[in-house]
Parts: sequence; structure tokens; C-alpha cells
Amino acid sequence: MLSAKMEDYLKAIYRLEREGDPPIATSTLADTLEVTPPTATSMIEKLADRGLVEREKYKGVTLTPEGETVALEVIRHHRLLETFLTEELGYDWSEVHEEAEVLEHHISEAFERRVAAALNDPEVDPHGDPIPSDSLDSIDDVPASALADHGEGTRLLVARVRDRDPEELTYLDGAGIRPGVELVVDEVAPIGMVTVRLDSGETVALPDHIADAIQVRHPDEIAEEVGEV
Amino acid sequence: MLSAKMEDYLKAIYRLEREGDPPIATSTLADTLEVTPPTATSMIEKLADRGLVEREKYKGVTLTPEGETVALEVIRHHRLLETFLTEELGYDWSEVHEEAEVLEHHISEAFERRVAAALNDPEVDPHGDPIPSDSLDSIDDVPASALADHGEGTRLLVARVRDRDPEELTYLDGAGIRPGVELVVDEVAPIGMVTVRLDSGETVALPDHIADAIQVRHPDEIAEEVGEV
DNA sequence: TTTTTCAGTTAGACCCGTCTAAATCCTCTC
DNA sequence: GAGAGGATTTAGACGGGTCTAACTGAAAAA
Repeated sequence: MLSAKMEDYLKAIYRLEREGDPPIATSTLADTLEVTPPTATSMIEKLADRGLVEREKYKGVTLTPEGETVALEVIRHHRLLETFLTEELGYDWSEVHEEAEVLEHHISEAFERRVAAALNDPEVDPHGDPIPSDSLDSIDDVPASALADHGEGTRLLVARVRDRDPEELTYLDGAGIRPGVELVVDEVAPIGMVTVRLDSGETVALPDHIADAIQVRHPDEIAEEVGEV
Repeated sequence: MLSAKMEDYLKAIYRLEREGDPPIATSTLADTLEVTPPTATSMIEKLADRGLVEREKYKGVTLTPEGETVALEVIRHHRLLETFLTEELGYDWSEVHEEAEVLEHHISEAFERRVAAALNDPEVDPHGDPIPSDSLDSIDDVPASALADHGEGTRLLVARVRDRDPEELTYLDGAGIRPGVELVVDEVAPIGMVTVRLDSGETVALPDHIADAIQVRHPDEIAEEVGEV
């Protein structure tokens, strides 16, 4: 049996591997989990003993296939829970993260199955993040780019919002920016800010760190894919 | 902040106080929680330090009002979860207990409120047990008696089933015995068994320990109460 | 190549919840 | 009212997850 903490470490390593280049440094992991480096070291040892991570002393860690499976399982729980809380319990998009962060470690397999069934095996969560399948195969990230990387006049579809801060999310939601919405880049200001125009006609100004967190696609790509199916 | 374990101890003390006479002996508590007496002693010390129990060395413990509030909160979580799992997620009546036993310690107040709202503030859980109100006032147990205490020919309404064993519950559910069902005592056998007849005409034989766990009321009492309202 | 710097690890401590073994208190019986 | 017997507590240990302080490796700078 794995503790909730162990699961948190595996999940963090998984994310860091996707976003940076493996192996993951002890201090990076420690920062992510808000613990001190020695704490991370000792946890890494434990995970290595259980065969969940590959460790090279002074270099860092990578997940083994077993470790990755555990990480995907936890992420599946998390994203199913977020979807469930939003769709079935009336949670606001912005407030599901913390609740799911706790519950993901405590639900049974039966619960997971029933929630997935109740939601009709959803493929993405309310933030637009893909939900790992029941078989826990590695996730294919939907190809997307940051809103910040597009020029003025471009029409874009919001695919994912990779922000977890409740206040920021509430603001974005209130402004009408959430996965599935289309918008046009109105102005890229040289002061670290992007302004977008929604179909409603309203414009919303977004500082760079937000524009980086908003993942977008070109609407016609979607049309093509749908056509393919 | 209280740990899940502390909550378990408080809940156990609460139940034992209701069923036996306070104060609760260390060994009784230890048995209930399946730990050794020294373990219970040290936990009792911690709870006493926090003002959640009143302790008299070598005598036992009782809950303080604060401790009782915590216990009621946990019980409210548990019973709301059982109801939710049954009604919204399609769990079988017999399998909700274990899941709720874990989750009760991990849901937020927001989750509690939303579940209660989704269920329309239910007053009893699937086992017929009363759900503490949001204000966490002490619960008034519905007056009921054990099926085992009634004579042949008596018509009874099943109010609560105080059994948590999944196999036994599955059997009872399959046999048609669950809260809300009416039945007639068919035979009280001198070998520690009671046979009841359901409205479907079927008879079901129940050994004493089961007949003790089934809490019943007289159907006309219910009618009167409804009349009063 | 040697030194310096800094990340990473080891050492040792603490709190939690648990245990076993040993001491101690309470109470019931004679 | 003195033991005997049983329940309770104390003592000391351990694993989990964390910390600080001290040490050690590795890699960049000189």
C-alpha cells in the first residue's frame, strides 16, 4: 500500500518529467512539494526501494513504468473528481482543485469506476486536461500552444487553462474565458500583457503569466479532426 | 486540526456512550478500534489535552461538548456520504459503509454542504440511521425496538438495520428486508431464530443476532405521527 | 588543474500512531 | 482488611514523514 504522500511525490515527478527534462533534480522535486531537500531525498530512497522510481545519486530521479502507472492512476482520480464535482455537485470550475487534491488519494477503485460511469467516461476535465483512460496508458496531450505565443488578429479556441489559483480562475471564468471558448487576439502590448476579444464583443486584458497558462488551438484544426472522425 | 485517527476515536466514544453507560473503559475503546490498550491510553491523553474528552484515570473517558460536536460532524459526513453513494452513484446499500468510513475524514465543509443540498437535506441514511443536522445538535433516535423482541403475528415496519457486514446486508437486501419495508413476525423458534413474512408472501428466517440488529416500529405509530404533522 | 560554489546526501532529532513488556492501581473475594 | 487478579498506565521501541545542521560530491570558474 502506498501512502498519500508517496502518491504525491510520484504525481509531481510525473508532471516534472513532462515539463522539463528527466531526470528530475532533488531540489526541483522538493520545491514542487514544498519540503526540504533532505525530505525529498529520503522519500526518493523509499520510492526507489519499492521500484517506483529509478534513481541515480546526485543526478535525480525518473519514474519506472510501475511508478508511472501509479501517477496516472492518481491523475485519473484527480481529474475524474474535478469533473464530477463540477458537473454533478455544482462546484465552480475554480474551486475543484483543492478538493480533488485530497480525495484523489482516498477513493476506492469502485468509486472511480462509478464516477467514470456516471460521467460517461469523460476525456477531459473542467480545465481541459485529458483524463487518463481506465487502462492507464500514457496520456497523449492534445497539441496546443500558449495564448501568449500568438499574434494580433489570430482566432483561437481555448483548449486548456493550466492555472490552479482559485482567485485567478474565478476571475477568468467571470470574464468568460474557459475551455471551449473562442477568442481573437486583440492586442499584444509590449508591457507584458495580451488583450483578447470574446465573441460577446468584450475584451479582456491578461498579464503574461496568465496568457502563458492559457493553452489554445486553431479552431480549423478542430474542424479538420472532427472531419477525420 | 484533527487527524483521521482522532476523529475515529471520538466517533467510537460517541457510539459507546450511547450504547453502554459512560464513562467508556480504555479496553472497550481499544477493542472497538482494534488497537491495544496502551495505544488507546495515549490517544485518550491527546484528546484530553485538546479538551475533546473528559478523562478520569483508571476510570475511563466521556466526550466533552466539543468532542461530541466533532463526533456528530464525522457521523454527519458518514451518513451523508452513504446516502449520496447509494442515491447518486448507484452503490448498493450493502457496500457504502467502507467507502464512507474513509471519505468521512477527507471531505471539506463545502463538499458536505453540496452533498446535503443535492440530496435535499435527508434525515436518514440508507440504513435508516438519522443524519445529524447541519447545526450538529444531538441526534434524537427514532424510538424503535429490536425485531427479536416481538411476538408472532405482530406487524412491523423496519426502521433501521444496524449491521455493517457487507455479506449479511447483501443477503438481507436480496431477501427484501431493508428500511421502510413492512413485515409480520411469523414464527419465533426456540432455537434462536425468527421467521418473518413479507408482503410479497415470502418468508425469511433470521438468526437472533440479525433479528437483534433489525430495529422496528409499529406501523400505526408512524401513521399517528404523520397525522400530528 | 585547482579551487570555489552549490546541490545533494548523511546524521540526528521530533511528532504521530502504534506496539510489547513491565509496573501499578483498583476492586472483589475471602 | 489483605491479597489476588485483572484492567490500566508507564516505559521504551519502531516506522513514517518531516526538520536543521553538518558534510560531501560534482561541476563551473579561475
